[in-house]
Amino acid sequence: MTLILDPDDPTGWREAPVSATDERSGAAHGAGHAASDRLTAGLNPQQREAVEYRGPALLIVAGAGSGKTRVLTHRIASLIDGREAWPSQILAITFTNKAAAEMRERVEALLGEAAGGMWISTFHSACVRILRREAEAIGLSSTFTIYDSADQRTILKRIIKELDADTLGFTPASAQAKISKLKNELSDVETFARNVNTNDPNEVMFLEIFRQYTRRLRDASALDFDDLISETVYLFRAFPKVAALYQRRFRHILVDEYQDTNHAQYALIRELTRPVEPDVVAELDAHGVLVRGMTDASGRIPGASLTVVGDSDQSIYAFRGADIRNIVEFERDFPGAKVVLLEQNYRSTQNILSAANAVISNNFDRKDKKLWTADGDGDKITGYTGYTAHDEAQFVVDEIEALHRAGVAYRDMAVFYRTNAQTRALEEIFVRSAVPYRVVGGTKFYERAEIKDAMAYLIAVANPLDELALRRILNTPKRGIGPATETSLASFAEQNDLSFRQAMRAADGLGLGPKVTKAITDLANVLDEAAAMLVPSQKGIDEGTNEGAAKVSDVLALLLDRSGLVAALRGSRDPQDETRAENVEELLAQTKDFDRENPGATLVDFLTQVSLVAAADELDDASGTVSLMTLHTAKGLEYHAVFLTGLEEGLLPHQMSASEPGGPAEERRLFYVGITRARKRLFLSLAMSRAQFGEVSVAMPSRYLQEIPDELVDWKQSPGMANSRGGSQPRALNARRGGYGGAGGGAWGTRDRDLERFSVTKSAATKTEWANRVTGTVRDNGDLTLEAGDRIRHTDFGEGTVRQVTGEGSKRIAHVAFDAAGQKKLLIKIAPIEKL
DNA sequence: CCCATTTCGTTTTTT
DNA sequence: ACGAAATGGG
Repeated sequence: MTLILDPDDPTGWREAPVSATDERSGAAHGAGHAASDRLTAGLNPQQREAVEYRGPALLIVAGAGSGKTRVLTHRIASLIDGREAWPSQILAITFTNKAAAEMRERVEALLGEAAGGMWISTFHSACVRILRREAEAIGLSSTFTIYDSADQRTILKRIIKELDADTLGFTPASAQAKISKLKNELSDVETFARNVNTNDPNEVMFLEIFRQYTRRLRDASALDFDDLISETVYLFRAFPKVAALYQRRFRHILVDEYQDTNHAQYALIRELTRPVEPDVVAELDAHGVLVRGMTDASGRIPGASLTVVGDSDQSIYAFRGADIRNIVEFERDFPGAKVVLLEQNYRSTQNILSAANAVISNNFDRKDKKLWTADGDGDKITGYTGYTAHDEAQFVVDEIEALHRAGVAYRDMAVFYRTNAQTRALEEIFVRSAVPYRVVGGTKFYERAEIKDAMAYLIAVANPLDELALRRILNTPKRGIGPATETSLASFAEQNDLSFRQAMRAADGLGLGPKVTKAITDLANVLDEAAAMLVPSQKGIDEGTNEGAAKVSDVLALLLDRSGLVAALRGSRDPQDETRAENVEELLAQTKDFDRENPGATLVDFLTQVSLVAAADELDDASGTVSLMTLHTAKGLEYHAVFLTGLEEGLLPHQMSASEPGGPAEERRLFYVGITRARKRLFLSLAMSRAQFGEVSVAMPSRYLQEIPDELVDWKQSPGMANSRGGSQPRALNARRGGYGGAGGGAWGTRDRDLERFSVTKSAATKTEWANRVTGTVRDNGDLTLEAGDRIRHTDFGEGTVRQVTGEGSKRIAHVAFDAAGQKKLLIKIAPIEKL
């Protein structure tokens, strides 16, 4: 292990800190005072306190839109400006890379100068940075690969197949979820093995899967997402001297979105804020690390000061291990912690906030907290119930166009939904209406097969041990290397204790066919050649820089050319391959951008950046497009106008969450997060029927809609209206009241409690309208039977003749030729039709 | 070993 | 409905 002075420490570090630490104790004097005035101007008293408080631990409970980013940036700026800390002593953790970049910009704007050396990044980026630097301590190559979920699944699939574990019900997805959960709880294979119940064949099998998985990642010098955090924790625990370097360096640690940290992240923060004990201080000193002036009376370097910002009402990542207790029990974990509450909202109108307050107050077990604004009520919330998802999408697009005509920029509007699958109908209508839009997240550029192929070439060059990458490119493009050849290469490697890559180089001696052998050695040579381009010049090596190494784009260009990947796509007769070739060219263009924007950066830097992009990082503020994204991706963002779509039972709350403890409460928080993204206009919409798995099914309004006080919402078409057509058939519908638990109800989640609550709080006028929904049924034509030749009347389309009836039971569909409106398909059960 | 056809499962959210 | 993966013939 090597102990070196942190290269990011600013020059002058060795002379300066004594005076810096002297000033640290004398809070606000002289220049520091003037600066603090400047940096707290325009803040409310709570915000000001959050900026100015100094102590070991500070919890800022920040409601949505309460200016927490402002508080964080001002707090960092005031620490630096008041000479209380060097920029390099700051570690700020944000949720996305984009948020990190923004925060850095804002801090530098406040300071009026660049503040190099600050670490502002996500948990994952910070950990990668530490791990690459300290890799050798834990027996890892510093060029380790980061495996994404798809990579994990590929490996697990192979393992499960080899072990025949599918007979015990294991799937790659289930094993992946279980492994991830364990790692988030900092339980590694050996810990798990100790506690395993050897009588349970399922557990024994899982242990074997976990073992193999761990071994393969280690052999490939690869880490998965969860490893990035947990391995850093293990590194710090196993090597106190390494930990001490970072504990000494980071004097102020700030964590945003603390409510969404999991146990491993919590442990990491604990390690980083630990004091450095005197014996370790002495060792650091002996290695030339400056410690003078940093120790307290007991000879320790005190733990870093910790600031966390969060809002337990916005905790929406329990499914990936986020533990709400981290924030709830902060005061217990860090005794003497100061708590500051930010409740004043600077983002939304009072109507939007009232809706948000009303919804979230239904979650029990929370500290009551009410958002308020001094800016007035604003417009009412607009509601709409479509007949289908397309109808709903049309409403969204119509409103967007109206807003745009009224002067709202497209980029200031966003459409949110619960699941990615919901984009389909929305996109169709957006395209048809020629409204510029962008789907944020979803199927990402880097997840496309051809891009993963090209990336695998780069990975294979950067990390020769990565067998997964090598296997991926072995026969891509087609070189006549099939599974049989691949297996013999793998077993040759195994038997001779070689890496897969070394086996490829030695393919001559395998007795394979001459054509196949040449294909393998050619590929190995191309990879070697590319690797040679990446070696820095002697000067670069001496100075520890990347000088003389080829640019990422040049390496990729060579690989694409010599492997024939692009040529194969161009020459293919599959018309889609032309697009794929263009995508690969786009990747090449992106590496050129990367080279330009990051001079001196390495291939590994590029691969890291690509691995760690978050969905929200793709957002481009300058693009004049409407943003479409999931509610999860929307966290932390804000828009002038927000559309919350698909507000239906089964979707929000999602079907899958119903069985999980705390599921419905978390889904409610998700709704709350969505509502509070809106500044001026909020639109709530749903559809009465929704296609799923290609089949149309009846949808019910989300239970959360009822939690919004009636007077806040202006329904252009309420669920009741949409179902009953303005009450044209209220009797028939009311007749079914009480019978919703039976056959007609399906997935309806309305409970008695809601019924009561609803009937007490709603006005008489709207009661009738909403009553239809509360009964748990939409318009129901009962057992109306139609057959080809029948004449019907539809409230929109007029009269027509039934041509055909398809489907079964409640999903029967009538194909109708309307006299005026043409051919339509109608879901018989709910369509506003009558038989003539 | 390659390609075409059939079958299957997929939809919760993500670093 | 759609795309990925399994199957089977060339």
